[in-house]
Amino acid sequence: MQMPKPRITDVAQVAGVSTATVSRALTQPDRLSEKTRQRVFDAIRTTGYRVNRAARNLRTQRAGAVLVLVPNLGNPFFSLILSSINDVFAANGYSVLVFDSQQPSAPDQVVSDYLFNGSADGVITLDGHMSATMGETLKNADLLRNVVFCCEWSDKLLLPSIRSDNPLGARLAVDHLVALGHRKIAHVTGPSDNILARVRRSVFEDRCAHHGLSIAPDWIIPGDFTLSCGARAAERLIALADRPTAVFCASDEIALSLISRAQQAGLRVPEDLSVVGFDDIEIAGHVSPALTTIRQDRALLGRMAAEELLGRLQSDPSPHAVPISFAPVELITRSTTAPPPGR
Amino acid sequence: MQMPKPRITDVAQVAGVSTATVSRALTQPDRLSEKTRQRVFDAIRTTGYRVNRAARNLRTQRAGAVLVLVPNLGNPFFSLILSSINDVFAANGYSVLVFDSQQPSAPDQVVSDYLFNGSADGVITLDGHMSATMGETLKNADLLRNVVFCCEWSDKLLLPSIRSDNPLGARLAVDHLVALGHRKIAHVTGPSDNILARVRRSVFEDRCAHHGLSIAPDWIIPGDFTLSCGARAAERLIALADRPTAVFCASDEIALSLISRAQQAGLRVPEDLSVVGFDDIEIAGHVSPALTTIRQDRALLGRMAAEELLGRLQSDPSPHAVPISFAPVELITRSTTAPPPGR
DNA sequence: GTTTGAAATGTAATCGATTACACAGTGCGG
DNA sequence: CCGCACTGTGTAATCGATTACATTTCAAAC
Repeated sequence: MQMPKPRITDVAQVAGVSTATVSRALTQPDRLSEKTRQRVFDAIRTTGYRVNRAARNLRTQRAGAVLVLVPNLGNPFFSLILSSINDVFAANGYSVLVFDSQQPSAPDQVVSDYLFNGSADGVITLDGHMSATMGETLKNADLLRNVVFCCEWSDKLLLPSIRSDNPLGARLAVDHLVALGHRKIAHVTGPSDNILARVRRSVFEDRCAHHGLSIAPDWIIPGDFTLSCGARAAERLIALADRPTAVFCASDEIALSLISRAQQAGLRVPEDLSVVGFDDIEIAGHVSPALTTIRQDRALLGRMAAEELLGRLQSDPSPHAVPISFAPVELITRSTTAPPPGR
Repeated sequence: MQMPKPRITDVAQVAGVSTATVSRALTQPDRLSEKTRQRVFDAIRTTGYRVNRAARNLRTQRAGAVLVLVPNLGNPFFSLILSSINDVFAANGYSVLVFDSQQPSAPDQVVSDYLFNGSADGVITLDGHMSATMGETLKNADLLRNVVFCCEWSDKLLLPSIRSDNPLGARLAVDHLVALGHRKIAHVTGPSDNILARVRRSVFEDRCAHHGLSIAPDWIIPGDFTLSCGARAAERLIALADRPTAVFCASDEIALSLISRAQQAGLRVPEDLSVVGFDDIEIAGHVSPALTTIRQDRALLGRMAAEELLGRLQSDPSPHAVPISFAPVELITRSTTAPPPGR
């Protein structure tokens, strides 16, 4: 009852041609005469033939797949990026492999595994943790040009990188609060080993200094981008004797849960406390009060990264340029920011 | 400067054994003597050898990868499931391919592509849309046993399915509202072609009937699980002459944006309007008021589905059982539900 | 010291495509 | 009518592993 899968020779037989011709019909149809091309396609249809991917990959030494390394797949910030990466590659005949880099195995390990054993032709990593030694290893195998960073990146390893203009984002946030009249601004950071968290924090500090604002040590609250750290930050903020009138949060999730906890403690947002987030995740506009935040164009980030990698996979010559592209960010003013109390 | 990738023959040469022995060292190490096994592993280390996946796949007729079909990758509800699926397969040496089934190509098409051309050994689909004819096609190739549904499922196609106990969830929601004293309950549905939406709606109706509540046609508001439809639903609700005192929403995202819009219109939640969601996405507990909802254990769903598929891929005999497993759901009572006004 | 069976290893066929190279057919200019 | 360039197609080598089958090694039993 169960037919064996048709192979290329079966198609060739049915069409009355050689396997080479069938193969050419599939990969370079214009090299065949109209007549045989039709015959082959008919035969493919009647046999129900599908190219065996493993055989093709072995012969052509390509995988037809790319790996996306995602730190925390459960985070909605990443999943939209993944989605647009998927769109680009699907449209170009590539499969997309995902790997959650929070897994025990280090990102380094995963990237080299997939690249070296030929499971993937290239890698987009949303995780900036990659060591310089891994870079060396990849370079020696001439695989370095098949890796691009998206969103995060590493200072230790120069690779093409698509990222939001984080400095601008942080500046917009601070300037917005200052323009409203705030002089005491707090900051909830991301994880200290995260490049985005470091950039946002350092620009926050610089920009405060630029405006002549001093920052009490208590006002910089270490966090990790998550909801739960936002709630904790709110508690610390509330307990402060000299309480800031505004907070710049390193992520929307921090901001949202911080607001929620602050409200539960009787603080009004934005009347008593202004809050600015970062990312503009979808829900930010659908809570009340709606979150003022810095928009990152996640779909664009994913698309740009995918197209950069695609270009590298398809262009044979090895252009040794290492482009860094900045996706625009934008201040989205909603309802969680207002002038400080008593103005 | 650039060494060619070492192949199995290179390892064999270095170790002074045949390729068969090297291969066995990799796949069935206990069939080798301690001494040669060590020699082979040493040689692997010194050469930096990695198994070529395409070659292995071609020879063994397996892909070592599974496909996860996700309707809307950007939706955080799915991405956490994806994450736990990824964990299970990563731990068992499988790669995970993802595909967003919102892509132009129909789910059917994608599944058959990946399975037939040997890109994937199995499929977990979070998308319940699959035709009976596709089922036939797969059955004919004996590939049907390598597909499992997770979360969603199809009535037209009997396949192993891991799902939350949706009827219980809807019942818990309605009963909770009724217990608080509500007699006029609205429902915002998911897309009408979605199996989950249909089940939740029909249980909602049944359960209201069971409690002797009548439902005005206006009180069933068609939605699509998204944030924006929640806002629209709020507007319709507010405009109603005979307004319900409670709403059961088919998803948390609907509930959250509905609440937000209702609050903007001056309605108090839960005093004027009680709201119950469905899913218990992470943010549900981190907004104010915190959302009362039906918890689905997404990590468990993903894990169960992954383990079911894994079992099927690893067990040769074809057990023709088609298990349907229900993951438990739970009412999480938070702060968006209260007795109706005037009680 | 054989015999014998199990354990360890080797030889070579095989998976299913792609593609270098060879060859046949066709049309054109001289 | 021949040679030449070009187009279209076929033959067979090849990608890099796995594994059926053959062969060697070895220890225990006689």
